Amino acid sequence: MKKLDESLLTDLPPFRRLTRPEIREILDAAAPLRFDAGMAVFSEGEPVARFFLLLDGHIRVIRTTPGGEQIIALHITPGQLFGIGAALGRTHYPATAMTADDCLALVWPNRLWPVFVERYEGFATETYKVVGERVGEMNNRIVELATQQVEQRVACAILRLVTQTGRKVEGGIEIGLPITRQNISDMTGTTLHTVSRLLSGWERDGIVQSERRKITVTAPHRLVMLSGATA
Amino acid sequence: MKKLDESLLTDLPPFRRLTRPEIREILDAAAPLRFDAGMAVFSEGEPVARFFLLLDGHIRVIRTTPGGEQIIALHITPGQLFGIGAALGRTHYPATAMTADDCLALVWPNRLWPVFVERYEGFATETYKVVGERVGEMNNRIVELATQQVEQRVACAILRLVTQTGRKVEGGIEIGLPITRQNISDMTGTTLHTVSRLLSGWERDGIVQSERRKITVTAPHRLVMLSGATA
DNA sequence: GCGGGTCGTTGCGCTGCATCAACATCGGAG
DNA sequence: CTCCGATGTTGATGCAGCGCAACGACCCGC
Repeated sequence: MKKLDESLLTDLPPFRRLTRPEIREILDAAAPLRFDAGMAVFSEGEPVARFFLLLDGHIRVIRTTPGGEQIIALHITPGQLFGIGAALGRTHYPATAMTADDCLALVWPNRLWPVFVERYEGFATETYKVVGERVGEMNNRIVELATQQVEQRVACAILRLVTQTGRKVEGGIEIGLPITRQNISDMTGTTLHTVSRLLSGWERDGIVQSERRKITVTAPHRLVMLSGATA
Repeated sequence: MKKLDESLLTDLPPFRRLTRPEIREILDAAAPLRFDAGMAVFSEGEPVARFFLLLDGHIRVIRTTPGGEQIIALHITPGQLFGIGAALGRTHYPATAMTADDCLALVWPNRLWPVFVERYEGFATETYKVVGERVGEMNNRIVELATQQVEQRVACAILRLVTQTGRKVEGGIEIGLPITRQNISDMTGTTLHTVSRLLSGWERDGIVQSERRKITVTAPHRLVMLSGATA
């Protein structure tokens, strides 16, 4: 097996302050793993045994209700750690991680977490900073869900996807992962019907353009207006 | 000024593993503060300068939307740390902390956070465990808001208050802090009208009993049913 | 090429809950 | 004691968006 290149990690927040040999150590302890699209990397309720770094692809973090409905809590983009229940003293994963497309990730066994934290200066700090950002994002979602109309929530969700995964294409910004109306409704707590209607409307108005499993935002500023940013 | 007693901290998770002299050090570095009911301990957007431990009373963590609506993100009960943005690399408070009743808290300047983390074994771990629990709770709120009906959400909110602050009284369990219908609607993203109607109904059914700013749950099991626990 | 599964669209009726409105009650300030 | 603001109740009305239903388009494996 060919060795993983150190440049993979050097620019990522949790490893940014580390020296070359330290990164080498970390990489040597890692196992690379491939996942096909639509697979569960780990599932809600499983004991926390490993933690991951996403190198390529996109992960949806999903929670399922007793009633069988599911909501998408978070999207993980390349370069982010995930499954880090260990950092917060969790013994079981609180959610399911599902691949949105083909994914490549590095995996470490859980027992290395405290080792990394102790041995590598800045690893913990940087990691908790990421946790802090996710907490902030979750907080925003709560406020959104509690106060905003469906149209605004959907607009927010799409804007979030755009900022997190968007790539410039001619005529707009395209969301960088395959996404269905159902997915969007799972992010916003609504139904695929309503999302479909909204997108149809926005397409008529020239704000977005969409194909099957793909959405391109052509007029981001107007979407921001719709999202209820009172500014 | 009389010295604070060490027994204040010995049983609290972040300090549980510390020795008596260590706790003495921590207490000597703390300033005790009193807050009247209805005051802001700190406000959204302020730079993070201090962190707190609530000794007595209750704190509401509130976020305000651009549109002026507010939602209650969290309640802090005695024995909990709060305002710990420092732990997550935050430079500004993401929410406002408002006293629900008269409160007593210990305060430390922010620069002591890294000192505590480094010097006291287990402090960081235990603290992050608490963070993990709050994250879990926030996640549940998101799922709730996204999937449940208003009646279920209100039932969940009241049950949460009961488990967190409830005290046994004759005829049921009373919520241990003053709370208005408006407060509950701020927790659940609904209106005080709807909450009022629901509580009136529940009172007719003998599930709760309420006075001004006070709620007593007389039939918790039936409230659990209503909350949509499919079990 | 055919068939079945996934994904998307659109129309229609119904209802949960917000909104508007009016009023009762309580407690504190002066 | 009186007044006023905060709190709580209840009715009437309207509508956003969910549930249901039917259908079209696309993609895959056989």
